[in-house]
Amino acid sequence: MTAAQQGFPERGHDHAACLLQILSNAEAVCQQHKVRLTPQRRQVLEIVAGSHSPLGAYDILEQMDSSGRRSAPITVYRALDFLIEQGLVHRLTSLNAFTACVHSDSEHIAQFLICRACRTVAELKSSRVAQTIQQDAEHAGFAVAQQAVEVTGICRDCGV
Amino acid sequence: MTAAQQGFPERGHDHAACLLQILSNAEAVCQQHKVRLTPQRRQVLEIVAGSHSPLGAYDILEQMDSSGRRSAPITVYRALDFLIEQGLVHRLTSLNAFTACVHSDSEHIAQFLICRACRTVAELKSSRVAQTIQQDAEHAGFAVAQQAVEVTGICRDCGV
DNA sequence: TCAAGCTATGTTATAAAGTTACATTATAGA
DNA sequence: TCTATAATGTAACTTTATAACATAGCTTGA
Repeated sequence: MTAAQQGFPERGHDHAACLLQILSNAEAVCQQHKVRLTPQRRQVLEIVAGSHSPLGAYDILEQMDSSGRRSAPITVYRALDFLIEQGLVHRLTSLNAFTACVHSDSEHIAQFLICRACRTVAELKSSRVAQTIQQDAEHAGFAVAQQAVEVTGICRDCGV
Repeated sequence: MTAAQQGFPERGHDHAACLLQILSNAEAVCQQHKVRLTPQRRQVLEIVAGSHSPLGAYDILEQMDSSGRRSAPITVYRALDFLIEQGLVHRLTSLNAFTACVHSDSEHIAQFLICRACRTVAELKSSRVAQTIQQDAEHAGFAVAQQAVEVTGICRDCGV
């Protein structure tokens, strides 16, 4: 839990408030998209948003357990698929893990800085990077549908 | 097999020659690094290099089978780990798959264009992208160890 | 309002991807 | 040629993800 509290983007930030913002944003997004943020989906989002370190699907499953009876993996994957589709959760392919999107505006850019030491993840959100990729791919005759940038290294808090 | 023959970087290129170049380069790299390109490792590289679409570890395993008795998955993973370490093979995390590095000089940049239609993969190799990521990450106080850029879309040959 | 169709969830089984632990064999250098 | 290290073999197992089909719950229009 400690790692969850000290996301390296803003050290020692108010995580409870952060979580609330994510949830209220999710409500808004779902209303706007005319889709349903069911209790189950909401619960999965809460769990994912409760940590700035990415969680595996089975980690989420475990946390759902505590409040009742065992769900099947597919339950979590279905909720995650939904949340990802709405831009509320990102998938970190290099870790087989999931993290809540901390940006209220759902730009579908996925750029991550993953700290090897504390396993915390931050979004880079560099439009320069996105544009450069877009341009260079286009130049190679490639029509970009989705970008995934995952950068591994050491974050400010863990570095010397 | 068809997809393997028409890598979108250079349509209709001579794949046999391409494969030979990859292998001779591998020999050179291993000699230089003073490591051993054993028959098994070489076989895995050949299989991976035989396709411009990325192969899963179990696909590789299957192709090894044909020439003898069944190997265990670990065998393939060990060979892949070695090849990746030498910069001869890349891992595509978003696909859980592997592809041979087509660049003789082993710059450790991993940028991929993955075509949704033909499943062919090309390396983007944009130093602009790499530099921009490096700069923006640094600016966020992050020390980059490894970049992974995976771009999904439609390649020139598959596009309209 | 109620039934038909769609959306969401439940249930069970299984597939796909990757690793652990330990034994054995090969190779390079002293 | 002996020995330390590197590479491979073997078996079991863990983790991650999906398939297929059944049930329940909304919602919308006659």
